[in-house]
Amino acid sequence: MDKTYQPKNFEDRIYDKWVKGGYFAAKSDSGKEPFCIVIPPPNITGQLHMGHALNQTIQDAIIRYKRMKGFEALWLPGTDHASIATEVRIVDTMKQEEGLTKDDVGRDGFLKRAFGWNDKYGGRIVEQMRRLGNSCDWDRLAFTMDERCSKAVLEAFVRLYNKGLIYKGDRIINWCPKCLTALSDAEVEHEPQDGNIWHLAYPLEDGSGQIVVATTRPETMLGDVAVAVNPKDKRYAGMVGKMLRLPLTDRLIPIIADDYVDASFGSGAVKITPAHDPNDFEVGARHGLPVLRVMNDDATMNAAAGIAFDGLDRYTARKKVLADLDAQKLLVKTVKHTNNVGHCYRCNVVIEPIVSKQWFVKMKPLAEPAVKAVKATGKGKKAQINFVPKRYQKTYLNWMENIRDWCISRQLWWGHRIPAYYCECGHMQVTMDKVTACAKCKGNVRQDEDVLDTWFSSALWPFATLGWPDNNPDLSYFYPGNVLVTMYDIIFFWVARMIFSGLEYMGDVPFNDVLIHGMIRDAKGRKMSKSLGNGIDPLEVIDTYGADALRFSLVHGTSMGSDIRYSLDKVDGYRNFVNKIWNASRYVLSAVDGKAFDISEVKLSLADKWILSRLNTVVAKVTKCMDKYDVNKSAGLIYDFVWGEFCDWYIELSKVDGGDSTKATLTYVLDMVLRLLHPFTPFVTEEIYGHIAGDKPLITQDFPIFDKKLSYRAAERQMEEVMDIIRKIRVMRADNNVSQSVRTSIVVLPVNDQKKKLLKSAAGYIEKLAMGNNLNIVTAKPDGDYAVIVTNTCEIFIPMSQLVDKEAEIARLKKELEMINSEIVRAQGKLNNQGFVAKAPKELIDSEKAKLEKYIEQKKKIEDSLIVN
RNA sequence: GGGAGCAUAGCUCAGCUGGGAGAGCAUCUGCCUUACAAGCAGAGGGUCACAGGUUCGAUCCCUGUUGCUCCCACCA
Repeated sequence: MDKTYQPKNFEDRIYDKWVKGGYFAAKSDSGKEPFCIVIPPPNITGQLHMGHALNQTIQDAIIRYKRMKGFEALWLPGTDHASIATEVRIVDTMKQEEGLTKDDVGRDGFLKRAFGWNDKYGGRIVEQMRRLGNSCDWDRLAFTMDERCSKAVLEAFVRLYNKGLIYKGDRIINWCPKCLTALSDAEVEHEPQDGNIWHLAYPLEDGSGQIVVATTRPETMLGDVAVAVNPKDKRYAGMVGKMLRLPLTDRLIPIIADDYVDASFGSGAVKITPAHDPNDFEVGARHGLPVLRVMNDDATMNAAAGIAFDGLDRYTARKKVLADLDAQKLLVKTVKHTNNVGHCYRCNVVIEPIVSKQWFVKMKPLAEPAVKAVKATGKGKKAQINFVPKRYQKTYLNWMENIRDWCISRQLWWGHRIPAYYCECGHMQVTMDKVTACAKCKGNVRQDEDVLDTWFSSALWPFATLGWPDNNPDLSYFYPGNVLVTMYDIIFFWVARMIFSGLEYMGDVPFNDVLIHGMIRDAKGRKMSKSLGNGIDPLEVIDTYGADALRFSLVHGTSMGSDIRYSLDKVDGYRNFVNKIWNASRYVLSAVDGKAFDISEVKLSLADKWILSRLNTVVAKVTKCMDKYDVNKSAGLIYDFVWGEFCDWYIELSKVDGGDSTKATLTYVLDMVLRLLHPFTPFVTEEIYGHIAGDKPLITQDFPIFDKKLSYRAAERQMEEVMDIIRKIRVMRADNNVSQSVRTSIVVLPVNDQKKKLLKSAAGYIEKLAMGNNLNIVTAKPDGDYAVIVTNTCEIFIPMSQLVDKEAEIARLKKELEMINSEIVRAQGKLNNQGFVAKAPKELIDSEKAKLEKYIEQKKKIEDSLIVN
């Protein structure tokens, strides 16, 4: 092994070895129990960011663990065409590089470029996923626009249509005037924005007065078709039914009564613009009012707005409307107001609610089973799908229970084109197969121009990628998947839609657990973004620190579902940890020197038993955590064991023993440590394992299992005592300013024969780790000037002559005494408390009593030594 | 308006079913101890946001307050 840890020297080589070995490939006929994760497919818009690294590290840790646990583990990779996001990027690129627009190149020309884009960027993303160490089954690499997924999309659409769950109709939808497409409700982001409420006066036709309406969007008044008041509002009781003269137009509009109006808000009168406001649309529908669109698709006003406004941008029109009304003294007042304005989640332009003919999925019937699936059927029973952390279940339910129909048509080209064919005769066909002639009149047909919401295809991902709708062994073997790992921001977009889609098409949930992680933020807690320039590129982290350090930094010290503040100095520590693994392995290899040792064939020492027992405990804990997908805690347990117990203690102790039992134990523990670590730091562990096991790949080895035979509880306790002695001597030396290089003699007086035996067997450990030049076990207190340390095992005496600072020693003893005194006070307080003695568990009371006794004993001994001094 | 989360050492965060406050980083003091200075051995540092309540006992459970996030929602 190289003297220093250099991840660049082996990461690529190791990854190739895995791929060539076919270790990532999952087969449906192995006879093993399946374990399946489908990846949240990254968009092909760009490149991997830290969020992907986190998401995929978690999945890889789980899938590698399950693979080592003997499951037929499938991690199915893929990418998403990301309809609108990618189309925006392609349009920009086309303009910059070729100076062309969509219209210039036409639909076919555009799609050609889009698939080219996918070849380039989709491929790059896959390359980046390999560098993270992802153990995906690359033979199954899927893409939402590939043949298989496209077929599934058509099938799904046609089935829903035939069931009456997909319909086409004129509804208010969210329109992005820049992307020029409809959006679903979920694709609109609301941001508070400073604005005004303008109070406008509309004169009554009969000249008997006026009505004042309040609005945040005055330009839409040009499309008003009524003014509504609450039927119970006495102020307007006599006016309902009368006509108003709509200013700036030549139209007359009625005053209507509707419960929707809140009499206590604003003026109590609401202008009704069905074509440009979702609520007004419903009010209009209830009252049979016309829908008057006054805006074009690009959010300029149209001819219906009147000659004076035709062609004006919506904000220019707003200014002009206000100015014109003000000129006519119809602008009553302006009040400052903050309102929530919807923005396009892709281009951030303000959304325009517009009436438009679109395709919708009827959600109520689909939502119902999807709600049931995440609710437990009874007390103590698990739901079909469980969210981890649990709180995200609420987020999901809240949305699903209040769901509205889903607008799925998009006025884009990059995506799955809607399989609806129209004939001039008015007939429409919806079918999987390409239609060339009308089924009714044999006339020419044209296909719907729109494509589907990108999430419509994502919703089918868990089964489309396994071959649905075709019957095949993969689908029945791997579906449903076990766990879905994703961030909380796409619970609505994706998780929810996969769940109802799985239930609808497969008759079963797509996965049993949903593991939700948080967002990676910068050191100050801000979102990482291009505009802020505060992003960290995971590939640069890998270049600098190695993939293993990156991976460990994402799961250690973090908690599932919570955001993570990330900075490079954190990675530093994890690179050091990986380096620690590297060097510990080098030590073991050199100690063992190529020979084979077996722990079952040697007589284990105290230290051997201790570390084996500790390892065993960690194995049990990690297994329990990993089975719950608690990768964070697992990583913590392994980290603490490897560094804090194996490296800091056992390796040092092994230098004392050094015999065959030590070599056997070192060999065994290292082997197990590498297996424990492998799901988290796959590269370095595989590389080291190669030096131990030759061609045998670590990735396919068994994960360690709890072994009752290796639980040495007595040895654990005894070693703890020894470690306590060592620690206390170290502290004493430090407090006395004894140079680390100075060795002293150590005299110990055991409290009984048993402890004497223990001290005898542990003498070497204490000498070495507490910098003693010899350990002298005595049967009586030695005469002379000594520094004294009191433990539960023994009294320890270090000759003052070998120390530096007598005053420091007295200060140390006094401090020690102070601590013991406070402990005595604490314990006595508890035991004198009648309530405690009466109600606390017996074991607790007993242990408090025992502790108190020991403290009193120790106190006496320390006081004695203080007197001597 | 509804819902969720967070508040613990200077910083980032752990603290499982209530029973003596932890880690990493940073700081300070010693050490090149034959795997590792990307290291080793120590030290200092906390009214566990605030106020009540339940309990023999609260960082943990309940209520309220304050501050900071986030999500959802059609009050013009």
